[in-house]
Amino acid sequence: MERELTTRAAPHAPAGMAAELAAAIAGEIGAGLMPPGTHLPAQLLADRFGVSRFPVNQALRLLAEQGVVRAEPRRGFFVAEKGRRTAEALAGQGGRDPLSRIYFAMAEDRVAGRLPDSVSEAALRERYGVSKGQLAQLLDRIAAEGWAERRPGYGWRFSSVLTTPDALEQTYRLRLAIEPAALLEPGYRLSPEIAAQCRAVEEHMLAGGIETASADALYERGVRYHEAIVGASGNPFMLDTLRRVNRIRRLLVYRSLTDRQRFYRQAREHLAILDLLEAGRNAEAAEALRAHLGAVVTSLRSMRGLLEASGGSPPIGRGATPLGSRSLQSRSR
Amino acid sequence: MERELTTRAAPHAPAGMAAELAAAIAGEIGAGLMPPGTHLPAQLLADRFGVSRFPVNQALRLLAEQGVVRAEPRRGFFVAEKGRRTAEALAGQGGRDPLSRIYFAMAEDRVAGRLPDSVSEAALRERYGVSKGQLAQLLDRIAAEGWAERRPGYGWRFSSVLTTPDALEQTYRLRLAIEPAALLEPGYRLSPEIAAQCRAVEEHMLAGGIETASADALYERGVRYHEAIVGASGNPFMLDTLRRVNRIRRLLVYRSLTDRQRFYRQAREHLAILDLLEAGRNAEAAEALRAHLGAVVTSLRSMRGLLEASGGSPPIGRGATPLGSRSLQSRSR
DNA sequence: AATTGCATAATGTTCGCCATAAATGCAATC
DNA sequence: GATTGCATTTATGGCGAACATTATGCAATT
Repeated sequence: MERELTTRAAPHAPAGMAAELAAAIAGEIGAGLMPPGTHLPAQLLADRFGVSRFPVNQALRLLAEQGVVRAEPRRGFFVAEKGRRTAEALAGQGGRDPLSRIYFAMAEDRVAGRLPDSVSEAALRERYGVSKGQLAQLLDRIAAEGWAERRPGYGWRFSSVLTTPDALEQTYRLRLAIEPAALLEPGYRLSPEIAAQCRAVEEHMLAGGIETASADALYERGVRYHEAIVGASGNPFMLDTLRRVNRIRRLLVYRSLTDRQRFYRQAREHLAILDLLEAGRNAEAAEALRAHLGAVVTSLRSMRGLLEASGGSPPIGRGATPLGSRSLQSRSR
Repeated sequence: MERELTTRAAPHAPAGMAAELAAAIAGEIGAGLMPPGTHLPAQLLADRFGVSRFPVNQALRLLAEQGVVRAEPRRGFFVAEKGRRTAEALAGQGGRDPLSRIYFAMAEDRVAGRLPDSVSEAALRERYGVSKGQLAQLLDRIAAEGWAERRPGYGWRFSSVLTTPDALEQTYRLRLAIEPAALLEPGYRLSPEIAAQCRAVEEHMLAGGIETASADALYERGVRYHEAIVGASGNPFMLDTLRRVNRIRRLLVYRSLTDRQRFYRQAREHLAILDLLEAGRNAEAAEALRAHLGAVVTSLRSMRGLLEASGGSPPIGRGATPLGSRSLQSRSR
């Protein structure tokens, strides 16, 4: 009973916000906006990110330590000569915060069947070595994503979503319903800037990026692309739905083997859809998007046989809205 | 500083869980399952609802006070002679818990423009007289529904979702994308029991229910119907999406005038779709559902002019996925 | 005139205790 | 033999104090 998996909230050197700001600022420097020598007034950055000057200064001090910016007493911060290169180097190592790490650990444990369907909070706290408050955060997040829910009395119940073999395919069928529809929303408008950004990313991938990027980065880019073109619909509910399903999909994709060849076709299709959207031919774009997503479903289905072999809990009743005799909504909190 | 709006968690006579159980049990008695005289073993009910006998006993004592069941010392509880009638009478007065009450108050305040776009937690606590923990619950719920989000530093920002004039129409367009697709899911299976329940409800409405039911009850029934037929798809992501959008829609519908005539056609269409589903003619059912929902969009659009008049904040940028330069995700909690 | 650097004030967050609710075991009773 | 009624044990929620973080005003400096 005394295991020591405890990832006990490592005492992160800088406060959370400052680190995020530092990463964001480094990102802009790395991207080439703000050439070396540029003065970085605290208020300007604060306004840009919607925070006060205080955390901005923390972030800048942090970046100064790393050599991305240069601090001049009483004059402020300036982009360092080698700032861009240093910033680019830093970009890769975006260490996840400790709580997210635990979150992913839980997801993996669940997918692998190492977590029972029903557990008490106390048991989870012991297993992952987190405080009450942290566990509450984790479980709230998980509940919001729909793979666990509070049981009527004490304890939590994990849904079978993550352990069902065709969950991944189901996420694609949801996207198949929403994404093409989003392109047909009245008032659809893809801003030229966003289109250009998407295009640049895809072209970068075709030009070798696919070979060098991490699997995680590849996934991330796909998500960004789809969320961008759906977001341009102006329908926040569709965008929200897509975001939500993507968060869960991330927990499922690891199962699917990453065949890098696949990404070349994907990138080309992404570009083709962008072309159509920029030409205002949304109906055709929607059709192309449907085909694009449909291809994945087909390929998933063909390799279903392979995955079926790996163990997991049986697909027990996923209780679909019992209408009457509603199963006691969990209490307030 | 000393206002007394404080809805300070009224000392609810029975604990939360017991009250919910009582309502659930009363519901079953009121529905006619369990005729008068039936013995109600605590363990049986406990198993049914997934809780222990303790709260079940509390609930039964509660129902005994109200005359729905009869307590016989050392023998247990039995459905009272007039149990069914008494239970039915009770069914209507499902008093919301105090926190939900505040939640709806916030939603109304927001829709009416009485809440600024950006507020601190302290301000909200004073306005609604809730404790820190309660406010956290409320805001988490609201954030999960997407109409507010934590700002980078301190404070919260309300999104424009609730104040945008076409939000309601957008929810319908999302449903239009999802619901027909759900009926076409492979493995779709509407269980006969649920179908029968839905049918009974709709027929009850046509047979006069529409005139007597409260507006709230009418809304609730519509939601139940749609969630039931989508739930039968077996795709939990689609069901989840529908549930989510329905929760928000509830906050928006009050704007739309409730023309009771409308419900007759609605009920008939619901029944027609059920017929098709039970006959396994899902493609036709999907088409009918599409028309059913499409009619609402059309009628909403026609009365848009009326609603435009009512004030509200201007539809400022709803920032659709800024792709690069991501706006600093709010911190952990 | 704008901006830095620091001090002060305002705002949230974490932690541990205690109150409360739920689960469980057991003897008495039907 | 199953079920009730109650006592005991276990689990969770709420609250406030101490702590950390962010916002903001102001004088000094460029």
